[in-house]
Order: sequence, then C-alpha cells, then structure tokens
Amino acid sequence: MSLRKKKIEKKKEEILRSAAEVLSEKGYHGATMEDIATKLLMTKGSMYYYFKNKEDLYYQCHKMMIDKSNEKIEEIINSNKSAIEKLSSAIVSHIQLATTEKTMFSLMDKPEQKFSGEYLADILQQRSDYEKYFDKIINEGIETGEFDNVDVKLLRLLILGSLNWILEWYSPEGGKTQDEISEAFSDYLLRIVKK
Amino acid sequence: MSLRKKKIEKKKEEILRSAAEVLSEKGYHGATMEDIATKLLMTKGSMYYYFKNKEDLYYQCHKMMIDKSNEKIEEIINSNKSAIEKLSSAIVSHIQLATTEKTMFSLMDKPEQKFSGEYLADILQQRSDYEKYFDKIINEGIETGEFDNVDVKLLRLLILGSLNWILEWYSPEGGKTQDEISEAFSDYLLRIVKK
Amino acid sequence: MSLRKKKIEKKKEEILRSAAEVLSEKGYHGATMEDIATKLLMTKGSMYYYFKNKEDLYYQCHKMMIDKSNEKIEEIINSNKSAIEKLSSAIVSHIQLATTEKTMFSLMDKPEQKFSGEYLADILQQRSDYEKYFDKIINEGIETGEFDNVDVKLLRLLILGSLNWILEWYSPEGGKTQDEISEAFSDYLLRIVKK
Amino acid sequence: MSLRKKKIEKKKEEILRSAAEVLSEKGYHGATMEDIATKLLMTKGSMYYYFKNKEDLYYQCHKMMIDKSNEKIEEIINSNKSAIEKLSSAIVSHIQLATTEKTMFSLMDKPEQKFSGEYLADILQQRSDYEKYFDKIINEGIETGEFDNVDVKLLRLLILGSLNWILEWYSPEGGKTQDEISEAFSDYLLRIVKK
DNA sequence: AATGAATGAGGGTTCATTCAT
DNA sequence: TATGAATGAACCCTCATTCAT
Repeated sequence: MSLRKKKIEKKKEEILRSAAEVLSEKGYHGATMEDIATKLLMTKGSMYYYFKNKEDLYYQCHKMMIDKSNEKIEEIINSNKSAIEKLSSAIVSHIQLATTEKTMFSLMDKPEQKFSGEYLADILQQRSDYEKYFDKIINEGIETGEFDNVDVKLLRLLILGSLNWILEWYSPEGGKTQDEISEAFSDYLLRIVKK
Repeated sequence: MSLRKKKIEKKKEEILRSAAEVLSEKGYHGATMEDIATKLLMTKGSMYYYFKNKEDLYYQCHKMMIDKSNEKIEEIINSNKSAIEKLSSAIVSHIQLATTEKTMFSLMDKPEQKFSGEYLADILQQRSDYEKYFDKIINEGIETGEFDNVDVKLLRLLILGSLNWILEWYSPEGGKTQDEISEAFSDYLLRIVKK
Repeated sequence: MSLRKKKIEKKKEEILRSAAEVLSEKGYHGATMEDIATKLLMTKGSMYYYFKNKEDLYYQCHKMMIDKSNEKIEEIINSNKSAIEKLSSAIVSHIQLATTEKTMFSLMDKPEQKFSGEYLADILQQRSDYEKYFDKIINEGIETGEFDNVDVKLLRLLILGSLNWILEWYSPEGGKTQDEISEAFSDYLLRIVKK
Repeated sequence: MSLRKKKIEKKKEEILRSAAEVLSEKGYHGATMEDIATKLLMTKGSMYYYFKNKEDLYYQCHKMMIDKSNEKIEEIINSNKSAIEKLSSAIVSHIQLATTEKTMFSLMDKPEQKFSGEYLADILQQRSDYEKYFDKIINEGIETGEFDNVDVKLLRLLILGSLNWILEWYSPEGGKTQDEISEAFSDYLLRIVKK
C-alpha cells in the first residue's frame, strides 16, 4: 500500500470513529451528515470524498467493528484452552470490546432497518460468522464432555442476547466496572453449561 | 364511558396495532405517517384526528405494550408460587408476550433516540417499574434460600437482555416454537440461580 | 321576515361578533375555523351551516362593520350642522366606533390580501362609499368658505389614515380615554382646514 | 469582512428585497416560501441556506427597513435645523422612504400577528426607537416656542398614522407624485403645530 | 341544527446528495 | 482535497372543507 493510500486509510478510520460516536448516539436516521461532519470540523460535502454515501459510511463503521470482534474470537478459538476457558474468554472479550467501544458497537443493531441490498447481505454474513464461532466453542465443549448437552443455537442466542444488551445499560460512570461485569456474566453464563 | 368514547378508543387501538407493525419493521425514523396510514386505508391527515403527532402515536404504542407486561408480572408476583416458579413464570410470560406481539414489543427499544422530554421520562419510569418486579422476585428467592446469592441487578440485566434479544431473531416460521424457546430459556436461566 | 329567519339572523350576528374578535386578533390567515368555533362553543362543522366558507364569514364581519360606519356618517351628512361641525362629528364618530369596536373595525385592513373576485369588488365599493362621504363634507366646507382651499383627496387620506391608525395603538387600559383622543384628534385635524 | 462574507451578504439582501415584495403583496401568512423562492429563480430549500426559517426571513426584511428609517431620522435630529424644519424633513423623509420602498415598508404592519418571542420584542423595540425620535423633535419645538403646546404623544400618533397609511393608497402610477404628497402632508401636518 | 370523522391539498422544514471551483 | 452553494424529494403537520348521521 502506497504512503498516500495509507494516509487516506488513516483519515478514513479517524472519520469512522468519530462518525460512529454520533451515529450510535443519535441513531442512523437521527444523525445527519452535518452532525457527523461538524464533529470532525469538516463540511458536509467533504465527507463524500471519503464515502460514497451515508449508507456506505455506516457500513464501513460497522465493518470496522465486526472485523475486530472476529479477529479476537478467532484468536480464542485457535488457542489451546479448554472449551470452558474458551467460552469464558469469548464472553469476557465480547464484554470488554462492547463496553470499551460502546459507541461503535451499538451500531450493529437492527441492520435491516438501515441497510439494503448488497450491504445488508454482507452485514448479515459477517454477523453470522461471528455467531458460528460461538457455536463452535459450545459444540466443542459438548464433544469434550465439558458441557452439558444443551441446544447449541438457543444457548448461543441467550448468551449473545445478554451480552449485546449490555450496551443498553452500561455506562462508564455507572455502578459496575467492566471487570465486575465480565466476571459476573462469565460466571453466570457458564453455570448454564457446566455439568 | 359513552358509546362514542368507546368507539374512538376502539379505533385508536386499531390504529395502534397497525402502526406498531410498521414502526417496528421500519423503525421510528424510517416509518412515515403515510406508511402507517396507508396500511389502515386511511389518509395521513386522519391520523391526526386521533393522535397529536408521531411521537404521541409512538408513545401510545409503547404504553399499550408495557401496560400489558406490567399487568402480567404483577399477577405473577402476587401469586402463591415459590420464587423459582415465579421467576420461571415471569420468563415464560415475557417470552410469550414478546413472541406473540413481536411487532409491538420491539418498539420498546432505545427510547432515548425516539422520545424527548415528558414522553421520555414517562417511558423510562414505566420500564423501570417492570425491572423492579424482576428484582423483587430474585430478592425473594435469595431470602427464602431458593436462590444462590447472586448480584440481583446484574442477573436481572442478564436475564432481560437475553429475553429482549429474542425479538432480534425470533420468527414464527423459524426453527423453534414459542414453547420450545420458553422451556429452554427458563430452564437455562434458572440454572444460574438454583443452588 | 319570519320568526325563524330572525332567529338565524340573530345567531349569525352573535357568531360574527365572536368571529371578528378572533379574526382581528390573529389575522385572517392566522385564525383557524377551529379557533373561531371554539370560542363559540361550537364545532368547526357547524359554522358551515351559517356561512358558505371562511371568506364569506370574513366578508360578513366586514360588511356588518362598514354598514354601521356608513349609517352614522350619513346621519351626520344629512344634519343641519356647519361643515366644521360635520367634520368634527365625523371624526369623533369614527374614533368612537373604532375604539369601541376595535376588534371588528380592525378587520377592515388590507382587503386585497384576504378577498378575491366578487367579494373584493364589493368591499372596495363599500370603502369607497365611506370615503366619498368625507370628501363631501370637505367640499362643503370649502364651498361655504369655512375651510381653507385644500386638496380634498389628500386631506381625506391624511385624516382617515391618522384615524385608522388608532387601531394600532389604542387600548382601553392605555393612557388616553376615547374622549380625550376624540377631542385632541378633532381639534388637531380641524386646525388643518380652518382658515 | 472577507470576500465570501460580502458575497453572502449581497445575496441575502437580494433575497430580502425580492421577498419583501412578495410578502407585502400577499401578507405574511399568504405568501409561501415557494412563492418567494420562485420569484428569485431559486428553490424553496435554498432559502434555508440563508435564513433559518420564514420568521427569520421576515424579521430581516423588517430590520433592513427600520434601520434605514432610523438612520435617516437620526441625521435629521442631529442637524442644525429649527424644529419646524426638522419635523418637516422627518415627514418628507418618511414619505419618500415609504413610497420609494413601498413593498418593504409595508411589512412593518401588525408585528404581533407575525412575530413571537425574541423576534417580537426586538421589533417592538426598534419601532419604539423610531417613535421616540419624533417625540424628541416635537418636544424640541415646544421648548423653543416654535410649536404650540400640543399633546406630544397623541400628535405623534396622528402624524405617523397619516404617514403610514400612505402605503394603503399610494401607487407610482396613481394621481399624485411623491413630491406632491410630501409637500401637501408636511404643509398640512405642520399647520397643526404652528402657532 | 349540529357534529364527528375524514380528507387532501399544501405549507414549512430537513437533509442526503451533487458539483463547480 | 475540500467546500460553498444549491437542489429536490420527502416528511410532518395544519386546516378549510365535506358529508353522513
């Protein structure tokens, strides 16, 4: 990648982070291109140099986040840990990411209301990938006998539901720290599968 | 209540049900008053005979749903069941309501992005009431010794998160029936608290 | 006129008076049929039993007022007074009417912005009649030698302008009484014509 | 001021002049943003680049005009003329402005029906300033003995009333020229105060 | 004689998007 | 690269008017 390309890439990410904040705070339809541009000390028009349109901007925000999530969980999957440890790690990792990058993370909600066509298919695929990783861990646990014989899909939905919901209530100033939440949630959720 | 009042009330509810469908499908900002009216074979303007504005319409949808939820859970709370049975019932009831009235239920998400001022305060209060009921059940279980000594608030957040998330994936045509989901979720979630 | 007709006529005038108040306060376009109906403890729809439409309602308000004005000035014209006394009386009478019926009187402003076609022509004719009466008095004064030789039209415009403007600032609670205003204005305005 | 700012200022004034014509012809409520835009070969939406909303546009029209009026009268006040000459000049100046800029001038009517809150207070203040200048001249004349001992406020109301009313009847094609009107009105009105 | 309900045309305003500079 | 200016489609909402009852 040329230096120029890299610089653009850098700028793009800077925009993405800032855009994500506004977008997650006001919602996709609630946030205007102007809102986003203002926060970046740019003008509305300039944004179109970097992004094709609003949907594209949103998509890139989304992608940036899901890539990070997938990276992390792949790492966990490929480690030498036991299934229990893997599931615990995945839960903790998800929470850490969600709470640290609350703003960006919360973009990932209700994609059907924001995306259409090509973009939507892509987004759903990426999500599905992430979910598959969880299924993989759970299946592994069942096979090794570490886990009880649960309904894999339903359990995964339960777990991810409880984790994703954290965005709805977590606040850095709020009562619980990230670590407290991580510990409690991984403890509680593992109780479901442990024999 | 006069006959006229009753008729108007009936019409209002009819509108609400239909509106909820459109609103939950397209989101608050995504759905237009025209969309909603068209579905009812009405005109945009007519809606304003029954509702002050879009926010008001949305608010009423919301209220209708949360009233039902609160009614149900109050019934459970006041019953003679054990804490375990109460929690299980509350979970099942929540799932039944959420899946049966998926469209209306899903309106209850992210109120800060849709409401402001008076309305928002009201909504948040109603939500908080519902959550308090769950806390009450959990506390009861701890006191009677039925439940393990958990962090009440975090557990409640975990449970409600996993339940609310059902809206994101449940589909009547999908793989699992309401009952299967209810059974699995109440089973799994109770494992967390049972000693 | 039958008794029934008379009753309708009565009701009409009642509506007119009340309507005029709202109309003059909020302006023709600013006042809604609902505003007017509410004040009369009626419903919007009922107004259409008495009046063809908003323009018609406004027109009738207008007519009611100008008829009164013309009546009074005709009386003055046909009296046995001197021109000076007639002009003075006309001024005083105009002020009394304008201040007593401030609300209705102020409807008579800028008819071109509110009326069209048939209505407009009618209104302008009625206005013109009233103005002609003033001209007549002034001409009479010049002929009898009571008045200086002024430009009749310009003087009439000056006088009526200053009188009509009273609506813009007169308030029953304000500093000056109707009589003080009447006296001062007739005194000042007569100074212009007196030799 | 930068070149850009100047250009925008220029455009704003261009819009204001054109808007004033439409607004004064059709009235505030009668004129639509579309009407105004069309006349400028612009689109409705573009107007919002320059003005916050309709009320703002109207306010700026108003302000532009009253600033001019105040400028002129201040000049007169600060001159070395006698009170009689000052009053005469003020009358002539007012007439010249009103007839030359008939369209914009006529916007200044009935502000309570068009403005609210902040805007209204501002407008009323500006008006009041202008009136105070007239009072000052009249008081000066009384003090120097040039004028008869009149009721200052009532006389000012009489004078400004007759002047403002000119807008209701003046037409460039009509019978009287600006100068004829100016001469007649200042002559007539001064007769009131001259000893 | 009155009204509840519905309508639809139109108004103000917002905003994603474009494009010349 | 960046932006100022313009656009136009779409949205929410208002309101005069109608009409069955």
